[in-house]
Amino acid sequence: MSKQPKYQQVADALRREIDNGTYGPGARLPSEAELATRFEASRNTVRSGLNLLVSQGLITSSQGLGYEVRKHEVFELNASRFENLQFPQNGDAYSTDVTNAGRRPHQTFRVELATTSEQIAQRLEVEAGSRSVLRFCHRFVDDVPWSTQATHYPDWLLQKAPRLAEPGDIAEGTTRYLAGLGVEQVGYADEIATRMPTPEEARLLEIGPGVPVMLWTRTGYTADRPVRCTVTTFRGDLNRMNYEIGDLSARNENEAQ
Amino acid sequence: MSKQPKYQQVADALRREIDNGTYGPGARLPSEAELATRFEASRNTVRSGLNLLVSQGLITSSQGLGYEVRKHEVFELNASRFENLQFPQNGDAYSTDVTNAGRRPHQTFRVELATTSEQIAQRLEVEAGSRSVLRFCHRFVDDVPWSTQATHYPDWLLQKAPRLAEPGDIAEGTTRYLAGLGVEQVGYADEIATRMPTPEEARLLEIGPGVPVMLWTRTGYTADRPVRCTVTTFRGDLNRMNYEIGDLSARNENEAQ
DNA sequence: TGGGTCCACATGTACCAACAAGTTGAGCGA
DNA sequence: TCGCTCAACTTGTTGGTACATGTGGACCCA
Repeated sequence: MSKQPKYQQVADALRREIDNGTYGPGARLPSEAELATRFEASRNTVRSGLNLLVSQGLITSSQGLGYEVRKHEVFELNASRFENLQFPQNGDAYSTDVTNAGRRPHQTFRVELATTSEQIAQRLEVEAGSRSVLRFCHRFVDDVPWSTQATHYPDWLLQKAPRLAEPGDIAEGTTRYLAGLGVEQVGYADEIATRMPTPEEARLLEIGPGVPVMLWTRTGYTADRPVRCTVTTFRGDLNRMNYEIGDLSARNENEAQ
Repeated sequence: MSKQPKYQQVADALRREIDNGTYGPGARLPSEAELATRFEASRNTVRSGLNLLVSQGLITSSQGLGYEVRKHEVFELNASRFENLQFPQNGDAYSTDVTNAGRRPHQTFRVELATTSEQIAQRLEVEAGSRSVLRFCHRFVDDVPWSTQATHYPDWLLQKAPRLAEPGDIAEGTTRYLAGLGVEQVGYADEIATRMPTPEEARLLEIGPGVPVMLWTRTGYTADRPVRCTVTTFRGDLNRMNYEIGDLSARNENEAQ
């Protein structure tokens, strides 16, 4: 005999029923009161069980409406396409991808001077606390917050490329702008991490409980040294990152069919 | 006036104090009773606030002990090193990395025949429900569960490579074994996703509440077609995935110093 | 018919009470 | 001194109550 706590039994039973399709994606669960009757438990106990499933990202709750099984819709991000290395200007690949998927992109943008944090400084190989330019982008798909992107450029680059610090978009893209000034990026170092969002991130991305964020840090290098560091924060439940390594002609031929 | 709920105020206040260092990593928080006095709230209300921070991965709780600020220790995974493409045999890169970090690796292993799930079948380009070989690996670092790895091989490969279906390790590594039989992998397609763990995953990886998992799916291709699909599940709080794209000689020279 | 009110029902917040169960250290006894 | 018991303190579980707040449909009235 296991003698699990009652709220665990409630959570397990509901998870099973969601897994086996009794409650499909988008379906509404019985109300707390009904579940309390069914499981012969108090409303508080049922709430504990439901809260568990909410914090595991399986269901959502809305006041006045009830509990719903979460729908999962995944957006694919291709991080290693050759085109991205060639023309990875801000927002362009994003706009194209989103439009191709039949969705409507939209973004806000701002530029500011910042003091470089420890994490960024290490990647840019500059001193922590030194000045850097931060170009910040908040992206939406069909008016749903999708990602935030913060790109840092080191101070020394500003003498060569003053437009980086000017507010407003750089029409031809920052990478092409830099390349035109002789600062050509030849390689990237990508890092991918995941964790639960901070309240600030949860607000910007409108993430409910139980949804992690995916952090994508891309440091761009010239032949000599790092020239920029981009930290992109995605909703973890809506995105998948893709990399291709080596020769994948077999795969890409099949996909082209 | 905002009029936030009281349990939110508790969570926010504690988060601020954790962020500003009042409670550093590993520090013990005041007990529920003390916090209840401080915030002039009931124990239940304080518990709601603490529970929020737990499910956000900021703190942990243990019965009889109290609440602790979570420590974060990150392990780096290099997914795109050239050596990995050449000799990516099961466990070898892992053992080497872990030993180099001064930690003690340890793993359990099992082989079984499985029916191919929809997700795997699509990647292996075989029919869903068909037979495949599953080689499963459960890895530990210093006896702490670290990752689970499930590699699927398609049925048609077994005629060429019967040892895949035999229980027990393949000493020279599966990739080298396959290469010796003329099945040489020339490229990988990697996918990275994140979500909250299922109860099963939480059990295997001993993950507490508030910690997401990172899912790394690697499909290996010969020049003709996919020959294997590996799904690795990591604790999201302890791992970071790294990729290098293009020419990073500048970076690697610096790191070699 | 159009529009607004209001009620029924959903979850959200907050409190109280009691007991279960894990941890630690003080203190006692051999 | 060693080892055991036990008390005190911790969080975990479960029940209860009351009221706040958001949602949607029934209903009534102009």
